[in-house]
Amino acid sequence: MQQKLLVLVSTPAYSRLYGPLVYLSDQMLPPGTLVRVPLGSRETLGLVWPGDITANGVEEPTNLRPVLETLDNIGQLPGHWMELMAFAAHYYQRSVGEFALGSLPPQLRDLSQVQLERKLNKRAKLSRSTEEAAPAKQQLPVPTPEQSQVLARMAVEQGPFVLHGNTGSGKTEVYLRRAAEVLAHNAQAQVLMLVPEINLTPQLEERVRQRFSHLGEDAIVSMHSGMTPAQRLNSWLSAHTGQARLVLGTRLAVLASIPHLKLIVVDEEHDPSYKQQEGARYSARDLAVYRGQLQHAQVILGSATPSLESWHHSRAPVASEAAPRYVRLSMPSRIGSGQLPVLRRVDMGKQARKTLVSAPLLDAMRERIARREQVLVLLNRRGYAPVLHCHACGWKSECPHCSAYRVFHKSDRSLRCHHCSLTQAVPRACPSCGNQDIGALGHGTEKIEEHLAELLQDMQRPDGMPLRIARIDADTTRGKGELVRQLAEVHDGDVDVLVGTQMVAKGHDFRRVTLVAALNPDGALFSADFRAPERLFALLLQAAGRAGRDAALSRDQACEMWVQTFHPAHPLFESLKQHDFAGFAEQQLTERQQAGLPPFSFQALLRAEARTQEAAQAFLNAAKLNGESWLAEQAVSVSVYPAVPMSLQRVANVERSQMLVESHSRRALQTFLSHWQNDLHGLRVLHKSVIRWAIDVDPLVI
DNA sequence: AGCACGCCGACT
DNA sequence: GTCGGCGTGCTC
Repeated sequence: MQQKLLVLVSTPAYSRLYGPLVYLSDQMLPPGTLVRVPLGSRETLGLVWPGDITANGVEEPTNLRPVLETLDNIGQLPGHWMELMAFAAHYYQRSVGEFALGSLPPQLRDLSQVQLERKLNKRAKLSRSTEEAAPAKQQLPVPTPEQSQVLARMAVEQGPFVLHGNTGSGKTEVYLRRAAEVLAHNAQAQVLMLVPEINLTPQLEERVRQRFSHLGEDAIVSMHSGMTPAQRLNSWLSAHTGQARLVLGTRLAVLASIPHLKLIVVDEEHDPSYKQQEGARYSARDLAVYRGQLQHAQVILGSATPSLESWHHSRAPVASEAAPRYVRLSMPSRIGSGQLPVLRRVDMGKQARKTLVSAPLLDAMRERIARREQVLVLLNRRGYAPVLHCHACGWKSECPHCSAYRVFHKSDRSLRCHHCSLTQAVPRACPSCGNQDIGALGHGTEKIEEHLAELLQDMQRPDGMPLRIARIDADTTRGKGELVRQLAEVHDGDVDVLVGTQMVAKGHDFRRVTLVAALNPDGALFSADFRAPERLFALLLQAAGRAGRDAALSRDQACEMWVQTFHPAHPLFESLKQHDFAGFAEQQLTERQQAGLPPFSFQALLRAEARTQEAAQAFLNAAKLNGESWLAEQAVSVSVYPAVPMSLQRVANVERSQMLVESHSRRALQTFLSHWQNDLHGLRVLHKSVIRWAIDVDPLVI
C-alpha cells in the first residue's frame, strides 16, 4: 500500500509552497531520510519530515506524486538536528524547507543514490588507511592560574559561559584544553569550534591540527564557504557520521549534522560576521547557545570585547531579576612580557584643517621605523577617494544602478560601485559639463598609502634600504591566497608601514608591530547606528592587541595605540585608555536601557524589494495596517514603525524599503511575526510588483 | 526559488 | 520568417 509522506523541499517563505509537501512512497520512510522528489518539471532533494498528514494537511492536493529515490545510505538526519532546523526557521521567519535543505552541503543536492554510494565507498577505504596515527608527544604550555581556574569551573558547571579574556590572555589555550578534556572523557564526543572568518584565522587552524594530530588526520575537519563543493561534502559527511571529532568552521558550521556534539566554542563571539546577512539571516552565536541546550553540549562564548547582548546576559544577578542566563568568566591578565599598548590621542581640532596624518603621529611613526619596528595604520574606507566631484557643475560620481557614489580607485584609474560592482574608467572630463577640472573628495586607504609615501620619502631604513609601505584591503586581496601571502610578507619584516582596513585588525598577530594608528574613527562616535560605538571599541581594542605580541620587546619599547579625533575626551576613548571594557559596557548598557534599545528590547525588520520605491512602500504600509489591527485586537504590545527607504535605497536597480518592529518582550515579538507571515502571504496577491520580502530578526544594522 | 508558457522587437 | 526579452503562474 502507498504511504503518504511529508517532505521538505527548498522553497522560500514568500513563495506559496512554504510548508512541507505530500508525496507517495511504497514504504514508510523514517523522518530525517533524504529523498529525491519530482517538483514541477524538475527533480530536487527532499527531506522526510515528522508530523501527521491528516492533522496538518487541511487541503491536500489531489494529484500526489511518488518519491523517486531514497538516499538512505547516509542514514537519517538526527532528531535534534531537525529540532534545531524547526526552531531556527520559526525564530528567523523562514520556511523550514529553506533552512533545512539550505544547511546541507550543496553537492548533496546534485548527487544521485549511486553517485553518493561511490563517494561513501571511497571515503571508507581512505579512512581505514589513515586510522592508525601514533599519538604524538607534545610539550604543552603550563596553564596560568587564571586558565586553570576557568577550566575548573567549566569542568563542573554547564554554562553557557561568556569567557571574557583580554587579548593575549590565552583564550585559545582554554578552548583547546577544554576540547581535549571533552574528547578524552567520551570516545564519541564531538567538538565544534566556530570562528568569524576562516581565512583570517589560519593560525588557529594550524594550532588545532597540531594539538589534536593524535586523533588522526580526518578527525579534524573544516567547514566554510571558501571550500570546494567536494570538500564541503566530505567534511559534512565526516561530521554527520561521527568520524570527525573536531569541526572547525564559520557560522554555517553551526547548522551541520553533528550527532555527538558535546562542546561548542564561539571564538570572538562579538564579531558581526556571525550574523548571516543574506537569505536566512540567522545568528550563529545565538543558534550555538540554543543548540547547546538541545544536545546537552557545553557552550563557550569567548571574546576580549563580548557583545553587549552576551555581556548583559552574564551580569551579576540583581535581586529583582532572574539569575543571569550565562556564566561570566574573566581572564584579565596578559601572558608573557607583552604589555597592553598605551593610548595616545591627537586632538584634531588643534591641527591644521584637512590634516590626514598629524605631526605628532608622524613623528612617533618615524621613531618606530628608525628602530625597525612596524607601524599599522587603520582606515575604514578602501579605494583612493569615496567620490569624484566636478568643481564647475557639481557633478558627482553616482552609480547609475544604486543610490551610492562610485569610489575612485587610482591604481587602475577606475570608478567602482562597492555595491553592484559596476566598474568604469575614470572620465577625462566631467561627463555632465565637459569641465576638465574634476577632483577627488575624501580619502581612502589608497590615498593614505600614497600620502604616507610622500611624508616619509626622506626616510630610509638603518641599513640604507628604502622604506616599504604596503596596503592590505579587499582590493589588494582579491585573488585566492593573496591575503595569506601579503600577511606573510608583513611577518617577514619586509614591510615598515602597513595601511589597511579593519580586515587586518582581525585575528592576525603582527609580532613586530609596535604602533597602531586609527586615522579617523570619529564617525562611529555619533552615528545613527546605535551599535557603532560597540563595534568601534571592539575594533580599536582588537587592533591594539595586534601590537606588541613579541616577547622580545623591552620595556622602553612599550607599544602605542594612536587615535586621531576631534573628541579626545569622549568616554569611549577614556575607557579604551584604561583598557576597561567593563566600564565601557556599563556605560553603553545604561544608555541603551534609557533609550529602550537592545538588549533591553527586541527588534525585527520587514524588508521589501520592488521595481519602484512606491510599490515597496505600499506593500509595507499595507502590512503595517494589517499588523496593527491584529495587535490592537489581541492586546499584544509590539510597535510597528513607519516604512522608510533603506539607507542604501537602490541596489542594482531594485528599490528597497524597510520597516522596524520592536517590542519589550521577545515572546510578543515572536507571536506577532508568526501571525504576520500569513498577512504578508495574503498581501502578496494584491502587490504583485513586489519582487520579494523578508523579515530580519535581531538585525545588526538598521 | 526554479522553470515553463506566452506574447512582442532585432537578427542568422 | 526565427531567437529571445522577462511578465505571469505553478509546483505535493
